[in-house]
Amino acid sequence: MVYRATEFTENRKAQTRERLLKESKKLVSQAGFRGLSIAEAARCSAIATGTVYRYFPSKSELCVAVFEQATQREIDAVSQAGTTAHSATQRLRSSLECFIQRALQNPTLAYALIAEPVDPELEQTRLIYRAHWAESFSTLIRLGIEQGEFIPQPETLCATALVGAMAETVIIPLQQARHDANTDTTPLTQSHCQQIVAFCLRAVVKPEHIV
Amino acid sequence: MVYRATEFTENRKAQTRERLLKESKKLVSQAGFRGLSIAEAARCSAIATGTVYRYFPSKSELCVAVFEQATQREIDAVSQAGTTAHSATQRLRSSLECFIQRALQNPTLAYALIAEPVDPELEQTRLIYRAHWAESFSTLIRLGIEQGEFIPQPETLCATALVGAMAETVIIPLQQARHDANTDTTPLTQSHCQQIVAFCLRAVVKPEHIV
DNA sequence: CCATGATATGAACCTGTATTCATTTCTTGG
DNA sequence: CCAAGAAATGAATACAGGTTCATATCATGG
Repeated sequence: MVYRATEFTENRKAQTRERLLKESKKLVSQAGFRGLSIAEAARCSAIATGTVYRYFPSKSELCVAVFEQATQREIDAVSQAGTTAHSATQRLRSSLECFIQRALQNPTLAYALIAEPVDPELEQTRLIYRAHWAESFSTLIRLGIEQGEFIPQPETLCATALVGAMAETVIIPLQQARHDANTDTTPLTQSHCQQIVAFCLRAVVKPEHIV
Repeated sequence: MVYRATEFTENRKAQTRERLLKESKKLVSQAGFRGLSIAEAARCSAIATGTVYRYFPSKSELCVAVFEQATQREIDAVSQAGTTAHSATQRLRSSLECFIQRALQNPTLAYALIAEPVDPELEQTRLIYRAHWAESFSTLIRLGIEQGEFIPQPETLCATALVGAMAETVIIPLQQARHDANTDTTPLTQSHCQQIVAFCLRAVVKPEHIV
């Protein structure tokens, strides 16, 4: 045995993998998973198409990796947002707002993660991450219930419903935003956002705790 | 001119078209839009693959037709359910329950209509029908608000959120149900259903009007 | 029963990408 | 610098399923 990958080589490979993921995510952010082809991803990452297969066994798995990374990032951001405030209600409000704001900030990516048609393998992953989304809200809700601010109810189901309500209300503006990326839709969505949050809070928080 | 389609021929054609739609819907109910291929649809309808194209210009349009018919049927059923009761709250409750019950009754179809990845043309249609769904609930909500039973809020947005909440909470049990079609999931989903409805009502109905 | 044209047939064709793989280039340790 | 093996290349291939179209069958009304 005369060859064994040295640290330098391992680094280089790790970098290539990261670049590939980053460029793929960029492509998805621009045109959804539909806009992600192996050839294009390779070109953007300055490698040959065949090389992609040294890093991911198939296109599906590349898509899954992009999806997982991007979604986890969103979940983390939303969870993080629900950390600062003091009352459970405020924390939930912040999380919900964060979810919506971020979706409106990068509509194409949001749509790709939430609702864009994808191949079955990725859809499977999406389904799993739906549960992760719910989980991230569940924690907040359980806390609110324990502290007596929220109405007692099964947290997971409630969390799922919240995610659904937000995703659905956000998808239609999303479609519009994707069409006319030039139009400044912020003023419209700003009050939208407040309304959606209000809807969600009513379903979760005891009336006397809603400001 | 010696040939002009007579009533008999027109009937036969109409029948073939209907059969094609019916069999296609059956296929979708069994395995989603992924399970709908031109060849299979033709076989089930006892016609040749090429003949399909005398009735629908492309697979997309066949899918769209199946989708529209099936979805409209659901919307009608749900709307209908919100007709009998007297109070706005009861009417909304009936509609919501109907939505969920029907979804659980035919999980694969429900999943296909709500969330299954599909080609872009059909996704476009789905987007349009999301709005139809919202519309069908909007009417109920507007009424409830006018009568003072419901909390004032933009009906369309509220309706959209309701649809999203229900769809999302129903999709995960749906996946399970599709996996183990043998297991009797009714007892589990029965209380589920009540919880989801309760969640929705809290977001819409004034507290004093919820029984 | 025939001429005319509509309708049905289904095997062959097309298309767009994901994959593959023979070849080349690069790494490594001696 | 070299042998041995890893990694990269990208043109060629594979593939699946939608779509086409030359041909056959059927319907119509004289």
